[in-house]
This record gives sequence, structure tokens and C-alpha cells, in this order.
Amino acid sequence: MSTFYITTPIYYVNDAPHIGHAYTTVVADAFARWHRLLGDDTMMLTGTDEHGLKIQRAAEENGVSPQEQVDSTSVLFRDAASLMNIANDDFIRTTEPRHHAAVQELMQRIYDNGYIYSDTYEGLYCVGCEAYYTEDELNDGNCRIHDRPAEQMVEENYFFKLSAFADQLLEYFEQTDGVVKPDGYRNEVLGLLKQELRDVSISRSSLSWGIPVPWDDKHVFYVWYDALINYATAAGFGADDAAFEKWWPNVTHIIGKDIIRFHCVFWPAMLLAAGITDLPKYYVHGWLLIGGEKMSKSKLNSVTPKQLIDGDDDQGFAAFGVDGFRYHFLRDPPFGPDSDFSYEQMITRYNSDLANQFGNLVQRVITVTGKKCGDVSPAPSADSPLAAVATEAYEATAAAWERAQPPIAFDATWRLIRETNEYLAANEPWKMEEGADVDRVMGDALEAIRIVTILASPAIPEAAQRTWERIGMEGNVEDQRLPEAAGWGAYPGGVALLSGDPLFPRLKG
RNA sequence: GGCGACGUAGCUCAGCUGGUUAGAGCGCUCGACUCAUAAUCGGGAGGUCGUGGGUUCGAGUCCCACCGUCGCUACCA
Repeated sequence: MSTFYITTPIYYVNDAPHIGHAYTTVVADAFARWHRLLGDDTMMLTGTDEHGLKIQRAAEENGVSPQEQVDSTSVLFRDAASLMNIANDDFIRTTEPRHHAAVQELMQRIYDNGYIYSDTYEGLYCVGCEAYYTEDELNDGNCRIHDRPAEQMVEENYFFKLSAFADQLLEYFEQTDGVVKPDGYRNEVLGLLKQELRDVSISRSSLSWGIPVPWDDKHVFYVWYDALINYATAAGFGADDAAFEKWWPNVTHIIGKDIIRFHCVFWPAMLLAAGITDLPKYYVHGWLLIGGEKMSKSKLNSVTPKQLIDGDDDQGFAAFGVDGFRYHFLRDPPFGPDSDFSYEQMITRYNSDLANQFGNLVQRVITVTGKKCGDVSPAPSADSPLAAVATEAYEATAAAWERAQPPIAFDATWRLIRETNEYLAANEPWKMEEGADVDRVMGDALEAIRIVTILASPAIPEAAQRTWERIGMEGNVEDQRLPEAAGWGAYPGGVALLSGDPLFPRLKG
């Protein structure tokens, strides 16, 4: 059995959860669920990033302690994950003691290995970015992102010798296959590595809301370096060596394209500097845009997962349910490029794929079986024309996951649904007399539904489980193991079917 | 400025190392059916593959130029 460890970025608690975070988290969860189906020992991690000057100042403004400030926001992300039915195995907060310990341990190792040195840094600093800028990176002295004046700052900093790792990193990304998916982003990483790698400042003495530098307690680590280490913390770094050795060689980070530099350059360099030679793999996605613009500036920025899952009459949002919500983000945006978030597209996708094709198929098959096959379900036939379709659907689905392309995976799975609808139309079982012929057709359809239910479960876990029960299967879909469970003929027949309300009621556009 | 990506049916996109009449889903339209959530099934319309050159027996698929959109170039998923 192999292991699979997948992470989302940890979300900065300065922001409330929006559908951009939701997208990343849902995709990560679906990957984790797919790997569990494959029988991989899987761990999925998400969490919150809670240090830094922005937090410290927000707390001051609100008249609360930084800890109170982050406690109140972190829980919003935890709740959002729960609302979206995210089956994360851990939720890390960078303010936890275990993380403090891991950061200090890892940084101390880097220091002991001679890759950290002290120097002064003077420059124009944007508090919003928590970053220094040069004059020409500013717009009339104002930060281009936050449109506020950068402040002149001088501080004693510790620097990390990033420059020492250029060759090793280049070798890793050039020679190791499939490290960065989709492939296009690998080129971006190589592009970054071929520029001059300048040493980076990793500490701050100007604030206290951070993790103290163990060899100099006047400093705290700059929030980004503290944050990156969360992935190692949760895997047991410095605390549970067996766990770390188990998970770390198989870690995959899901990240947005904007944080490639941190994750693909700084982070692996830090690992190497600390003597850790297993480096992460990456799935990189683009942004969800609205009207071609990045989410944060637009009106729909305020759309929350909850509004789309539960519906919002005031705003005119339909209730997609947790599965409808998840399915859209897994099926519509191509994984990698930027794509426009479209409410209309979300409605269309839901009605077409979930209500009309899948939900309706389940409904009609159960009804016809009940009318034509007596009290119990028939078994599938070994030589069904759908058998080959099912095999193909499974193989294409699995291949798409392997390429880190959830939209293609679900498209492949849905081909089996469409073919099953065609199969029914071609055979017209509702016109047939009770007997072997109609039993064969309905057994085949039920078997196709069983397989689809498993393959679709990473996107629509709730509806998958309900479908599983309606076709008379016992236990949980998520306990099925691929590829065996996708093999044709496993549907037992002779079980009682359950009818019920539509799994996905059609939504009004 | 430098590096890079993209531009294919109304929409979202597939089209690997160049090879018969350019594909899918959705949408639209006509028809069929009635088991089903006005769902499903079949047919159809619709593209000079951004523009102009070039290489080749042959290019959406390689090369050049141009136009357009966008990203990265030290920190918003």
C-alpha cells in the first residue's frame, strides 16, 4: 500500500473564506477521496496561517489580543471546510504549540547547517504585503497592490542562503518527472530558478506576533517561512519521526499559481538546508476570475460557499447543496489555467449532469425495476454491452486523476451515465414483459449506476452514498477499493431497492 | 523591458511525435418516446482552427512576422 499526503495552502486569517479558498479545498479533498478509493493510506491537511504584522495590527484595531483575533477567524475556515464536506484528517493552525516546536526545530537545523546569517536590511516596506519594495516597484511611493505609502524601515534580519541551492533545485525540477502538474507550470518554476536566486530575509524584529527565532529571541520568523513549515509540522516533523518518514516522501501541495515561488523555490531549498532530501510534488491551479477580473476586487467576492450551498433568496442564489457546489468546482474550471466563475454555468452544469443525467437515471432505473422485476433487483449480465463502456470509463477516469485533471475524470465517468441512458432508450425495458430480458437490461443499468456511484463519489460524496443505499448496496461507497470495485459484475442483484425524492432537484436558472 | 502562455463551432474546451469530409459537452432547432426531475433518445444547423507569409506531397498541429488577450518578473487560493 502506498501513502498519499495532500495539502491545501493554509489560509491567511485576515480574509474570510470565499469561493477561491473553497475551490482549492474542494479539489484537494477530491484528490484525497480518490486516493482513498485506490486504497492508498491517505492524509489530507488544511488549516490557517495566523501570524504576521497584519494580524497584529488588526487585533490592535479591534481591541483584542492577536490570539483572540485569530481564534475568531480560524474557526470560520474550519466551519467552511465542514460545510463543504471536506474529509480532512487534520486542521493545522500556525499558532499551535506543535507548530512552534516544528518551526524552531527545522529552522535551528538550517542555522546549525550554516545556511542562515545575520545582516541589516533597510528599505521601503508595505505593511499590507509585509514586504520590502524597491523605489521602482512602487507607484509614486505607494504599494501597487494596496495603494498606500510604503514605510521606510531598517531592521536587523536573519537571511537564508537561498543562493546555495539553485543547482539542486534545478536538477530536481528538470530531471524528476511529474513533479509539477500541469506541465506548463513546471516551465514557470524552471524560469524562476534560472533567474539569480537572492538570499531572502526570514526574520523580523519589528513585531512580536510570530514564532521566536530560537537562537535570538528578539526576532520572530517572517510569517511566510513560518507558514510553509506547517506541512512538515502536520506530518510529524520533529515530534514523530515514524509519521514523518511515512508521509513526507509522498507529499503533494495543491497551490494557486501565485504562490509558486514560495512553494517551489524557497520551501524545497529550506528542506534541503535542513537536511531533508525528499521534496514535495505540486498540483498548481489558476484563479477563478469574475468577468475576467481577479476575485478580490469584484462584487461577487462576497459570495460565500454557504450562500451557494444553502441558497440565498435575497441575492437570488439557488441552493446547490454541498454536492452540487463541489461538483461545479471539480467539473467546470479546467485545472491549471485561469477560468471565469459563472453562476449561470454552475446552474447549467448542475441541471445537466447531476439532475438530468445522473439523478434522473437513478430515479428511472429504480422505478422501472420496481415495476418490471418484482421486489428484488436483477443482476447484471456478463456480456452486457455496457461492460466495455464501464471499463473504458474507469480507465479514463483513473488516467485523468493521474494527470491531475479532475474535470476530465468526471467527464469520463459521465460518459458511462450517458451510455446507460442510451442503453435504456435502445431497449425500452418499460415496454417489455416481465422476464429474463427485462431483468438483464435493468441489472446492467443498476451495475452501471453502482460503478458510476463509486467513481463520482470524490465529487458528490453525499449523493453517492444515498445512491449506494438506493440500489441496495450495503456499507459505504467510500470503503470501496479500486480497481476491483469498478469491475463489471460486482452488483449482486437480489437486493431491495429504495425509491425516494430526486437526488438533485432541478434548479431554476 | 525580459521570460512565458494563450487565441479552434453561440458558450466551455479536446485535438500526442504534421496525414482521409476538424471533435466533445452544453446551448439552439426538428423529430421520437413516455420508465423518469418538461427529464431521456435520435437527426440537424453552426467553424475559411487570430492575421499574413514560409517549410512540406500534405499543417489547427512545425518555422517567421504581426494583431489580440493574459501571466510571471520577491510574497492575496
